Amino acid sequence: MRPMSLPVGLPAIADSDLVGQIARILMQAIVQGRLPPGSKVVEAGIARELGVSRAPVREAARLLEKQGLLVASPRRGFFVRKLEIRNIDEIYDLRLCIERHASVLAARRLTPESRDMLRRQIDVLHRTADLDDPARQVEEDYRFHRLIFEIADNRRLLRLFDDLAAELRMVIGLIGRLYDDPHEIARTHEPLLAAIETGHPERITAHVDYHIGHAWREVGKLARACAAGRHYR
Amino acid sequence: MRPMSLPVGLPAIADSDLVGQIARILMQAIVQGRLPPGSKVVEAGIARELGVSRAPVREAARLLEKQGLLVASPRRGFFVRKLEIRNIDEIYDLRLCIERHASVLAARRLTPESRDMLRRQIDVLHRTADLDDPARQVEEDYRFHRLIFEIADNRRLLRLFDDLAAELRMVIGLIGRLYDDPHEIARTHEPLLAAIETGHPERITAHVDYHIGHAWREVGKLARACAAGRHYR
DNA sequence: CAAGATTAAACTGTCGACAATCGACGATTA
DNA sequence: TAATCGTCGATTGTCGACAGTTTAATCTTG
Repeated sequence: MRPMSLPVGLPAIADSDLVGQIARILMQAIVQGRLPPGSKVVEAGIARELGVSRAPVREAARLLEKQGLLVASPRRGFFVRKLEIRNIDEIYDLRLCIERHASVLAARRLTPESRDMLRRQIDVLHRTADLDDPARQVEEDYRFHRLIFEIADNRRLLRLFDDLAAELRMVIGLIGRLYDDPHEIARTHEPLLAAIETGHPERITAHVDYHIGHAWREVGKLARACAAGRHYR
Repeated sequence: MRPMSLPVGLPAIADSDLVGQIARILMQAIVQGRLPPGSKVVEAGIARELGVSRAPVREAARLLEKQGLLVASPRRGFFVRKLEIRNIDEIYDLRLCIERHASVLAARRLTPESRDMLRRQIDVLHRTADLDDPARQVEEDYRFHRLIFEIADNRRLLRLFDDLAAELRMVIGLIGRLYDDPHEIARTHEPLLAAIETGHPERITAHVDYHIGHAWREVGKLARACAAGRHYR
């Protein structure tokens, strides 16, 4: 009965959901660096290239706009969002805010089953660390945090997190590899889960602050370096 | 060097923004109770009635979907979101979460000017209380809280607040009058501002909790009564 | 008479077309 | 020479149309 936590990313059975497919294609193009930040997304061009009309392309663009990957300028079209430090800071600021909240909620609603799901996901993180597949690592990391939001049981909070995560994926995709030691990514989740298990709000928020704050600093550092090095024409 | 565009606040040439106009019309229709919760929004019907084509109606609907007033069901169309208690609780839960955060941020960034803006808005609230215009009262209340988010200076946070507020407006519109004593609405803002002026995070969050929590309980109570009394066919 | 099958109407998803608007480029003028 | 104006191509906003799907209505059939 429950949506069964669709992994937003890759497999993506192509139903007759044309808009969704186009959105995914565009998203990939953005993350992979074609369609560089700041570039214009011409509806007719995309449509011609994909062999469809402008209508579904337009809707897909609106979808990506909602997720923050594109920005719309009336009568001028859609543009790939630039990689601004300010924007990244705003994303992480908001993420920190809602993840603190979600973690406290999750602790309050924690059951033995949900606790095990979190623990298993940490195991997955450890196993994934050996694969040397950064994209997969980011994906599994995302799943862990998404689990927290699912347990918190506020659909709106979950949707918001998904949107933020989508945008972060773009950022991380543009930046490239995130962690040097993929095992560290797994290890750092354990004290977080431990804190949640205690149920103490202050301890939980402190750990979330540390965990997310760490990612914030890392991504910020890389983004700054990236922005300084790369020049968009 | 500088073109020196006239700083005169030109009223921003009346929208040729068809989509925005349609969105506003639909929003009014929803709040006023035509288009009752759960009812279907037929694109062609709206389009015919307004003398436009389906394209802009569709986009307007997507806009209202993003704001949470409508829900989209693939290949079935748009429906006016039902007034579920769960949904209201989720909205207020999220609002409480981000308003705590925004208030602490605002306190950190508070300047004499921004402090005065908040104070003046409280005065406006007092003056509005005499007018016996509930809609206006809600609007000015919204303005005060929006100011806090503006001062917090996180565009994403602000946009999120605007979306939540839009949905709350619908809820409140459906429920009807909110406060019996409109002056109370103004008074309760003063200790909140005072707390922000102190700059103590714990004191601020405590006051936000009280302030928003109060509204949450009020709205929840009325919504429950409303949902119990009214039956949608 | 009720439940399932069948058909018709209504509606969404998608398409191609056209006019209004934007941005770039070059002409004009001081 | 620099700034402004007009022109032209490119692109978005909007439109009406059509096909496939969903919903409602009607017709079976046990």
